[in-house]
Amino acid sequence: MDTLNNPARLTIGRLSQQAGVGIDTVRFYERRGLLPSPARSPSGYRLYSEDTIARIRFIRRAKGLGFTLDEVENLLRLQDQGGRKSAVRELTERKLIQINAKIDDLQRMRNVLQKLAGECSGKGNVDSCPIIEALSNEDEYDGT
Amino acid sequence: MDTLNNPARLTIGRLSQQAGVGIDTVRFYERRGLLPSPARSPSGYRLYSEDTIARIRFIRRAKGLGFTLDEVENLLRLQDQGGRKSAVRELTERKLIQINAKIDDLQRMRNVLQKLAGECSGKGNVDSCPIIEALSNEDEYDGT
DNA sequence: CTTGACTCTTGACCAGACTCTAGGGTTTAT
DNA sequence: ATAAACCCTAGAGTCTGGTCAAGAGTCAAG
Repeated sequence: MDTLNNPARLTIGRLSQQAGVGIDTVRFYERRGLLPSPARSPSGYRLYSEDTIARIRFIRRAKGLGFTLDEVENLLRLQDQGGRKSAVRELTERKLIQINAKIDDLQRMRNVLQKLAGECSGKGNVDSCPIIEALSNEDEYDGT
Repeated sequence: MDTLNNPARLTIGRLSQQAGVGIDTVRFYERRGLLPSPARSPSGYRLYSEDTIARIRFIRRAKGLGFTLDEVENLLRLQDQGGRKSAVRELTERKLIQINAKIDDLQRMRNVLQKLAGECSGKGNVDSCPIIEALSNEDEYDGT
């Protein structure tokens, strides 16, 4: 990780600040295997090079796109070890499928709730509330 | 819960089978306060009336629509104690807002991933893979 | 030199919704 | 009568992604 001019001079506090995550998160990512064991100062302090900022940002961006840390680990391994592009693409496409499935799920929920909210006057008490009734009697939609 | 002819004759195994959940889930719902403490046989076995099947299905349908167990608890309380319709509607509308936010989030992710997947040939090794590069360099999109 | 800010390790804790284990007692079928 | 299948309790474990606490060592400023 220290190829050319990347001296390890950042303490964990500075690193985490620059990467935009908490100190504990950095140590957690290290334990998780997402970050390599860093160099240490004589007194045992972790010392990082600037590379690590980029690596943490990579992790955060991947997470922002819906990848789990396990999946991020795979992506990082592919990057570190020069894997095949097709592997990256496959991960991406699997994630797309999952995301689409979730969107479909949520849209189904939204449709039901919207319909029910539209049917409910919001006045009076709860007997004959169409929402409560829909939940009480198995009907049209199926809430898995 | 035993208003008219609803004798408590179901053991927890039968109940859970008919309701389509695991035995442990029934006990968990009881601890959680979603199900009232059931009658007991002389030897301490829980005994349920058919009502409870409906109640568990209510819970499952509400969960299927995205309500958390805390929210389901509220809905059940409104049902049990004859709350106002407006309270039910408010819960529903708050849930709708949450669901829409989640959908937006996922759509944003999908758009980015789709674009990236489209740019990636899938051939060769990972250097110059547009997906890896997008994750490496902060760009256009912002992965929270 | 002392104070305060920083870092270290190990290990516990959070939410949410279950799921399982251990070590019993009970009921039912053969 | 005895085995299989059921039920009981209390409490721990699961998953994900962190976050916090305790107790101790280290470093920079005044």
